[in-house]
Amino acid sequence: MALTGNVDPQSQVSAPILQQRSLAYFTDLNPADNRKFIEARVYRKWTTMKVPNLIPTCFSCILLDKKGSAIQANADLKEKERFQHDLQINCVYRIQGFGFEKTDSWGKTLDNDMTLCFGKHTQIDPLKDNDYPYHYFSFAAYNELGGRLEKKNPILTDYIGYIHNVEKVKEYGGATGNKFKLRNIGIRNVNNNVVTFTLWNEKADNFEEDEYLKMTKPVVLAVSSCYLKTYGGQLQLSATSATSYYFNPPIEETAELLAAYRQILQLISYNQDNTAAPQLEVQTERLIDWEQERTRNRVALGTLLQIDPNTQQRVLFTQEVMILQIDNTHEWYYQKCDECGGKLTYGFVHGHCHQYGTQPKPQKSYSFRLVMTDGTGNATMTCFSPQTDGLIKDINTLLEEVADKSPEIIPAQILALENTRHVFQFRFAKPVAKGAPTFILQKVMDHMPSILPASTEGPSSPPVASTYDQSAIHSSPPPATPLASQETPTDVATVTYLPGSSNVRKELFTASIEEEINPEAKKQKTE
DNA sequence: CCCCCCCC
Repeated sequence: MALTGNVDPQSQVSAPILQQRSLAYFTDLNPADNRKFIEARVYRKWTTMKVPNLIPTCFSCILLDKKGSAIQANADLKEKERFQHDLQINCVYRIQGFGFEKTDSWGKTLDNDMTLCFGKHTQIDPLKDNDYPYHYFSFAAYNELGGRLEKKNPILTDYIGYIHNVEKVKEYGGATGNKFKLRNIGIRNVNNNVVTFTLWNEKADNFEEDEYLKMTKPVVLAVSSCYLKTYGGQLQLSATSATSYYFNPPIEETAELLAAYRQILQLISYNQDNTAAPQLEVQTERLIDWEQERTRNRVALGTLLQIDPNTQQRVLFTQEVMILQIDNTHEWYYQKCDECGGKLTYGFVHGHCHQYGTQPKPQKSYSFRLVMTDGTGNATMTCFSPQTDGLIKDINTLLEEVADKSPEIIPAQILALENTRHVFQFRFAKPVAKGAPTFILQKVMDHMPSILPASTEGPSSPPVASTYDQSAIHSSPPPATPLASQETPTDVATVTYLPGSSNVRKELFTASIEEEINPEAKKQKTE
């Protein structure tokens, strides 16, 4: 193994020997030549563990030289503490007194048949020079994964894409077998192919979920040295001991992904303008999967607030938010016309909504407004019944509990929503002349529904389309006679518009358009 | 030296 036998750094001649060695780039290293030293950045380091018993076997690191080549170095566990201390991530060192071994074909991190061996004669000296690359990847494209899968011992896989969704840690197994934790993270490419990246045990726990939530979306994730396999018929990038991952790494691919995303935002603006929409050859995928649906169109509030709401009237967005405040200047409920959904000012009749002689059945609806944040911006959202389901009890139940039923007095039950976290699906409200855009709650997505949207197939409950609430067009069929009052914009009539008839449209936002326009489509897919 | 990467 070690070809450093002739060198004794303890001896008095260590200085002359140091001078005899010469600097080499990784490409110049020769396993039979002991007279080279290297200067390198420590890029990654890890302790290889056996699976599933997690017995540590070896300390390893990946080094980058000035020319951007990468090489792995291994050390016996006996030396682990020393190298953990002497080799700090991202720091640059002169390293000499190493040996060579043939790279193990199992779990190769690099396309490199040579691995360095570090041991007790390895000398490490920090350098000030910082002119070294920060990253080294060899990304596989989505359509290359299948080919890699077939190989017996391929190089571990690097992959990059947008974070599509981040699942919570799940625990499996028990004392009678193996017990472990895992966290799945969906990684989406520009063609909307999603691959699962799985972190295990400590790596699952240590995923910086809070940091991720605070970041402007979309977030690019680069993952390295994953074991590629299939699970449940789906491709899976399974983290290994050697796996590292990076949010928005400063590399070309990140810039490409983010640029592609900006283009998508522009694209949907074109579509909504009724102008000829640039067509991207991307197939429309419906997101039946709850986890995917609740992360669909997960655009940062800070981004949404900069977009012209007029271009996004039929798009459903989702976001994980915290409710900062309930707007106490806004009435928290109103009397809703059971035909048009508009506000019934006290004592007024909607003679235009009901056949003369029939008994109207006005209902009450929530209408409270809240301020929510995702860390990138604060947005105001109005919440109507029944889209408030899952957030707060039924309006009638709550009204029975409150002493003062004035709609100006916000009950404690609503105020209690402040400082709670939720996943909301929402849309832009019809823009008003001035002020920041506001939103309308579409769906509370904190928890997977036990029954699929009952409201979708709800009874004959007519639609609600008040000034603010166009959302109801999603949850109930359009009215037989969509009459427009000053409270009731004409959007109900216009929702029959479907931009383009091509089935190759940009998935990212069109699935929501489809659903809203055609509730039947959604109904079918849930059956 | 060999094995071997956790979930249906």
